[in-house]
Amino acid sequence: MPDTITERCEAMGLRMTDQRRTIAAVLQETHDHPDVDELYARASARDPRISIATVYRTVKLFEEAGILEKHEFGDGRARYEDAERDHHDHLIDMHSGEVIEFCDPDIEKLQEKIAAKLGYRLKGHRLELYGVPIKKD
Amino acid sequence: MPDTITERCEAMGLRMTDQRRTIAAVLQETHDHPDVDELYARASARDPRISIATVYRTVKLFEEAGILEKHEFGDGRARYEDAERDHHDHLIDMHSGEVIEFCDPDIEKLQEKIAAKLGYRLKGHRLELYGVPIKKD
DNA sequence: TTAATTGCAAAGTTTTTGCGCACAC
DNA sequence: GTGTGCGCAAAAACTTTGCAATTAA
Repeated sequence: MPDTITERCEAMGLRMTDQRRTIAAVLQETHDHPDVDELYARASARDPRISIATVYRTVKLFEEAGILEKHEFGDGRARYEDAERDHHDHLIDMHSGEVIEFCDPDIEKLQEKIAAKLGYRLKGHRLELYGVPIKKD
Repeated sequence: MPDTITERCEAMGLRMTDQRRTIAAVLQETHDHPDVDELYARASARDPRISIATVYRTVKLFEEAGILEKHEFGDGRARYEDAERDHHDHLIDMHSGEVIEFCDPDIEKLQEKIAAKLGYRLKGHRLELYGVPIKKD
């Protein structure tokens, strides 16, 4: 599997325009979960020719190609992240909206176990835990 | 804790209009995760005087009162369910959008464990597992 | 009585799309 | 060269809100 987003786009046979390269580069350097407005702002800073319509079209294209993951964390906007980042799950603070990443080997096993219990194999699982995290004393 | 949604509304001191009673009754009998359009359709069938603006205002009110849970399962529409149903989690089929409910005692324990590992106590947790479930042979 | 709630229509947000021009292949 | 992608602006989809009339308590 190629490493960068741009390389994966090329491997998928996507036509690479300047706009797509810029958006791919922005996503590559991103380690949070930007929404379209945020991606548009970051991409525009590098190349003012980019329109927000192209950002919408591009993230949809990349998501359908399996290059990006789309999330809806509860604020009404879609958020995106690189689908090939090291696997992790999300804890979403329902009060503040903050997203905390975590990875736990036990929960990885459980995801498979739960699917098996329900009679399924699970393709491409990911997990979101919603709650109000309160700092322990 | 009172049992029905209407009773919980009254216990919270919410002013109970005919519209709110109708929407509460619809939610009470609902065992899926309807969006606002669907709730509006079901409520309108009982009382055509209800407007969609009232449905939006009412689900928001009920959610803020802790009577309903709001979900965004990835299709861009908010969905609602009774917050006092027996605790369960959701497996969302990323391919079809279908929502499968499940409950697993091990994962209940893990939700607390993960929060503790991250240094938190968790208030009101719930969990969503996204993947493409494939029926086992 | 009176403050809260409603319906309606307008407006706000987020996302998609039609079209003529431009570009990647 | 040709089919795909782009910017722009309009539209669609979802949600919120201002206002005058109505209603619960």
